[in-house]
This record gives sequence, C-alpha cells and structure tokens, in this order.
Amino acid sequence: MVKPAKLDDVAKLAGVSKNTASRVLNHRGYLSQKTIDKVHAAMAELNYRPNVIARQLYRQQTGLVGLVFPTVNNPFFAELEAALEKALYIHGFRAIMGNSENNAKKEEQYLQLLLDHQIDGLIVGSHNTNIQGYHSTNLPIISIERIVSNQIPVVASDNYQGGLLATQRLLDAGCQHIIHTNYPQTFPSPNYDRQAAYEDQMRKHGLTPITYSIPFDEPESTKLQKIRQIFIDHPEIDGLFADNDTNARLTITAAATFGKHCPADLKVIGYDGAAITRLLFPELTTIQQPISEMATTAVNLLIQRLNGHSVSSATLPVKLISGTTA
Amino acid sequence: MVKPAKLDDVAKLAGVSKNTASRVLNHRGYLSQKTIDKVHAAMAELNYRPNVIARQLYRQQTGLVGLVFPTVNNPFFAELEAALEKALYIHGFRAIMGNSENNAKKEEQYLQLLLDHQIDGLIVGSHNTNIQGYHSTNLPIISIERIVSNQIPVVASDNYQGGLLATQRLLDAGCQHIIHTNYPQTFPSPNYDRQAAYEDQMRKHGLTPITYSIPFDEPESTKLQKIRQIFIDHPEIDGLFADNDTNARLTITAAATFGKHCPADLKVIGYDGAAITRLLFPELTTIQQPISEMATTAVNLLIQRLNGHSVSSATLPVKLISGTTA
DNA sequence: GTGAAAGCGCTAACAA
DNA sequence: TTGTTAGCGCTTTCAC
Repeated sequence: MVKPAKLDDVAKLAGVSKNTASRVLNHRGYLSQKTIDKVHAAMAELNYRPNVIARQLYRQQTGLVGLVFPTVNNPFFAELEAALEKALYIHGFRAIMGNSENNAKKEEQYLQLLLDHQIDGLIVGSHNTNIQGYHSTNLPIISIERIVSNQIPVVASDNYQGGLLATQRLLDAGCQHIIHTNYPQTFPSPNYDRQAAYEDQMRKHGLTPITYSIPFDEPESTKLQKIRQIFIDHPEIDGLFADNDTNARLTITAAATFGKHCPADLKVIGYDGAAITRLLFPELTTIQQPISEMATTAVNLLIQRLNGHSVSSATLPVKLISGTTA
Repeated sequence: MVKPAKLDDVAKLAGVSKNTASRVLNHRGYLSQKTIDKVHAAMAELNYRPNVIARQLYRQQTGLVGLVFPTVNNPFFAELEAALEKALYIHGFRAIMGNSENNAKKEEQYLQLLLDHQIDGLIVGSHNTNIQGYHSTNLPIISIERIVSNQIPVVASDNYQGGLLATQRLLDAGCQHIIHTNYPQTFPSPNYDRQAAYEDQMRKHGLTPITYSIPFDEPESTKLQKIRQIFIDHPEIDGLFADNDTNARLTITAAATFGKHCPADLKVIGYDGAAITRLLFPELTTIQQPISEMATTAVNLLIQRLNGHSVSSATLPVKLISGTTA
C-alpha cells in the first residue's frame, strides 16, 4: 500500500519548489520549457494525480452535482438520470445519487448530506413538498417536472398539451367514458396540467371528467387494487388516460380480470414514453416526454446559474406515440 | 449570499477555542456540560454545518463510493444501482454515478476521475476488459457479474444454474431447436456460464447448441436485425433462450415478422427478471436474478474490505419465473 | 522565471 | 478540562 505521490514529491524530484510544480500543473504564469519538462517527467515517473479534495477545499467547489429523484428504478427517471449524468459529465461535473424514495424525511436528510458534501448544484425531481432545505440554501437548483418554490426554475414538458393530445386521441377513437388517473393533488406540480387539459377537453365535449388518485410511491399491488376499483365503480368505462405508463400497464392488466380487453373493449393511453417502456411494451399508445432534451436543458440552466446568470423556466414539447392500445 | 459559518465562528461565539468546538462536534475528550451547551447553542445560532471537504482532507476518506456500470438506463442496472445506493446510504456512504456506456475509454477516464475524487471504494459491473486503472490502484473494489482480475471479489448469481433452468424449461416444453443469444465471448465473465449450461444441457439431450452473439451496447435496431438473422438462418427454430430480457422481447417482436407467434410457434425465455420488466411485460418467462441481494452482498463485502478484512466472491441463487412465453 | 509563506476548514498531538 | 500548534494537499499572493 504505497501512498500516492503529492505535489511536494513531484517538486522535490524535479528539483523545484512546490509552487512551480503547481504552476506547471495548472498552466499558469511564466515557466521555462526546461522547468515544464522536468516537472512533467517527475509527474510521469511518480504517476502523480492531483488530490481533488485538497483542490476543492481551496477552490470551494467540488464539481459535484446532486440528483434528487424518487428512485432511479423507474424507466422515466432512469432515462432522465442517465441523460443528466451524461450531460453533467460533458461539462466536467460528477453526479451524486439521491434517491428519496418519495419520503420527505429521507429527502430532507439527503439534501443536508449533499449540501455537507459541498456540492456545486442540485437537480431535483422528487415529489415531496415543504422541504425546508431548498429554501434555506442559496445553492443553484434546477427542478424537473416539479415546483419547489417560485425562486427555482422548472424544466417541464408541455403537460397541458400532453393531456390534450391524450384525451383527444381517446375521443377520436370513440370513447365516451374516459377516466383519468393522477396522483393526489396535495401540492402544486406541472403534472396537474395533464389533468386540467383532460378536464377541459372532456367538458368541451359535454362529458364528465373523473379522476382517480394513484399515489406514486405505493407498491404495485396497492396501485393495482385502486385501479381495479375504477372498474367496479364505473363498469361503463371505455377509455383510460393514465398519468404514467406503468399505471397504463396496470390498467390493462386490471381490465382483463373484468373480462375487458384492450383495445377492443377499452382504449388505454399512457404518459412518459421512456425507451425501455417502448421496448418492453411497444403496443402502448402514450405521450412521450422529451427526456433527453429535458436533461440537457436542465444541465444547461444549471451551468448558467453557476456562472452567475439568472435563468428562467423552460417548457418542452411532447409527442404522441401510436401503439395499438388506443 | 452569506458565507456559511465555520468552526472558528462557532468557537468565537461560544467563547472557546476552535479545538474545543471540534471536540464538542465529535464527542471527543473531556468536556464540561457547560461548555458543551455553550457550543451547541452557538452552532444552532449560526446554523453551523461541518464542511465535509475539510474533514475529508484530514481523514483521507470521503464517504463516497463509485458505481461504474454500463448505464443506469436499463431495468437490471437501474434496479441494481438503486439497491446499491440504498445499501450504501444505510452505511453512511454516498454513491457517485459512473455510466461507462460500455466504452472502454470512457470507463478508464471515469475510473481516473473517481479516483481523483478520492472515493473510498468502487463497485463495478461494466463489461469492458483490460481497464488498466483497476490493476494499478489498491482501492477496495467489488465487481458484480464481471471478472475484473483475480484479486477482485465477484458477486454473481448462479449463472450455470440459470442456464440449466432455462434450457430445461424449453426442453420440457417440447422444443427441439433451441437457440441461445449471448454477447461475444471476448473476455471472461460469469455470464458465460449461462451459455455453458445451455450447451451442456443441449448435448446431454443429443441436440446441437447454437449461440448467436448480440453485443450488449448496440442500438436496438442493430440487435433486432441480428436477431432476425437467426430466423433466416434457422427457420426450424422453436425455442430461444436469451441472455437478457430485452433480447427476449426483441426475439418475440422479430419472430412475429416471420409469422411465428410466441408461444404457439416458438417458446422464449429471458434472463434478469427485473421488477420493471415483469411489470411491463408480465407474460415473459424468465430467470430472475436476486438483484437486491446481490446489491446488499456487494455492499457488505465492500464494507468488510474497507475494514481491512479480506473477502471472497459470492454466488447467489436464481429463480425461474413462469410467464406464458415458455 | 521561481521560491517562501499563508491559508482553504477541520482534526489531533501535546501542553498547560 | 481546555488552548496552542501543526498539518491534511493544494493554490496563490507577493517578494526576489
């Protein structure tokens, strides 16, 4: 177990001062070619790598960005976090994971931990509300599909347009009894625009909108049970607009247990359109969010904030993906 | 933009020395209750939070563990990384993402970056070979379903048993022309035991094993094309054992374009059995890896290594999940 | 062009 | 029981 070489070792081996070695390392100030070569040779010989922690302490920045999302184990968030990580990498930042599991306490703890780690910025998309930490810090934060406070810019897809496209698709297919699922509206979220569009569109056609609450963080079995309840309460249902693709999938499964088959008896449209979902369940008609654009936009906004610019929220367009379920 | 309080500020406000404040912070040494209270009061008033970077510099440890995997945007790796992150969190470690995208150069760069960040340990599951960095460091490393070097402990599921179960299932279903997909065997990997079991089992039944190479990191369209070639080369095919669930899915899609329908004309069995996959494609018969146990095992081994113990590799049991595709 | 010295925020010998 | 001091590895101002 050899201790890694430090700058002092390099300097000694090269026969210069620590300062000179540092300047070579950082291409700063006047240096003779001879000195540069000597130092480089010493670095190579000792296999020198700068200690980032020491540098961070001095510079007061870490090159670390925290990613606070419910979980990475979900097609939408996995694709999003992968894209965020990639975009951050390109800009020289590393991503620290913060899976809040939609637990407010865990999210608050996580936030503190990440702040303690002196992260340079934060990208959040967790669904909790009233997390104090976000307000008491002045760290650059960008949120994705979530309203944290009116100080924090939001990157969202065009949820209203998505809700409109989805509802219209079901109406065009001849559905008369369309039901919507969404999570409980206990806090403001861009997501609710999907529901607003659904309701507007239904009323415009003289139909009554009905929305069932399916909390995001429940086990699948509970979700399935709640979805089954829809069929018990409304046997006349002939269309369902789910607020995400997994709920759309569960709906199709639930429907089958009532002898209703998709798309013959029931049309179903989902939301998100992650690549994995489309691969595993290509039949699903869904509204696709521009996941990787959302990621690059969020990272770009964060970088601008880090550079001291003020930035505003961004809305990106969605697309309807035609499968056979609606 | 107020600068956060440092220990010195706390000490001054409490009217003690920096050292005393540090001792209160770390519950170290003898302290009078009065001093403790004074310091705590000052900390509370200043909203003091220790600077982890400074601490890291002194302690020479960061509480950071690097996760080097091909991508988090894949059901198996997403579930694995989420479980790893959770287990690490419980032990007080934070996870830094390193999505290598199965690019050896990127993996090597990532490794260096993570090492520069003075991570305490590394959990790797990327599929590249000959990454120098793993050999030249003496950082504790645990690998998952991958052989890095014989110094590095491997956590794997029982791949041979999985291959056996899968092949036997197809044989039991009456298949006579079973083909296997796997990625090219250009480097040693526990994964190949799946293939070995398939070949052994086929030969035992007097059948000829045939394996097609489907590299892991190609775009879906290329994979689909390669899988279609199987049907062109072997129209007699009546069973396929895929080395992962997405290839199983692609096989079913490809088969349909040849007028072969699963399971009537062709039985298909996959591998991995991630929760997301099962949710989105519940019909798939597959071999399920014990993903979360693999994660906790890997983390436990890493912690033991960090505590200076030597650890050995671990193999965990797999399970056949019955769907309707085989 | 290069070196000496101070300091980033924290911890831990050692002394008092 | 508490304070003084040095040092973790690096960067940078200032002097030469």
